[in-house]
Amino acid sequence: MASSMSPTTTKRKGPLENNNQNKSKKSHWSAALSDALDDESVRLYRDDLCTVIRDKFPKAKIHLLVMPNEHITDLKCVNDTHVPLLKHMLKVGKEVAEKIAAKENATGSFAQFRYGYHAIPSLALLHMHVISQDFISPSLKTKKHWNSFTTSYFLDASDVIDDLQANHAIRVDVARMRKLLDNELQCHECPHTFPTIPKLKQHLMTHIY
DNA sequence: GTTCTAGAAC
DNA sequence: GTTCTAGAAC
Repeated sequence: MASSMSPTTTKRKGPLENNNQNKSKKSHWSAALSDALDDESVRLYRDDLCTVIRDKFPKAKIHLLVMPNEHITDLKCVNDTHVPLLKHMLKVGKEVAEKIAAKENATGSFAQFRYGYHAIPSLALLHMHVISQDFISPSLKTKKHWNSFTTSYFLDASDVIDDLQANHAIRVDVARMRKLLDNELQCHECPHTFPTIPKLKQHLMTHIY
């Protein structure tokens, strides 16, 4: 039919269309964990208090994140009323990690874990790292990555809980922690130090048994 | 947090 | 010449 021609819906690209009016607006990168919390497809475990996912950019063979379901931005927001929650997150982290390690037949450092928090996190939702101690992963790329997991920038979950019970809050020396990220690259299992990340990563292979 | 890449380091 | 790191990202 000739009358149906030339629909008036032809789209013209213009500045107004670039205004982000659609509802599928992407979150800022720092909200990635809040998004993950609501994404059932990435859940390894969830209960009334917390959720466990795999880190999207794992820095070791097994690298999990345990997050509270309640929105707590970071350790600065945590007080002694949160002690039971943090204890629960640690218990859950251990259980899930050991279950995965058994399932994957992990041995040696691949089955040894540390549980803790970064002193200065980048993502805006409290998250406890569960990380196997092999540190063999393509996503481990920078000095900051390395030092954030192998220096005292990594706050052991049990120390955080003790600190909370003793002092009712977590205090972080930000300047001191930032400096730790610039430390020389030292192996976490022996005294050797390395000039570059590739040399360190090559060395990490020698600790596999 | 990651990606990208300029230029430092070798 | 290549490898590697460090800082911007509007």
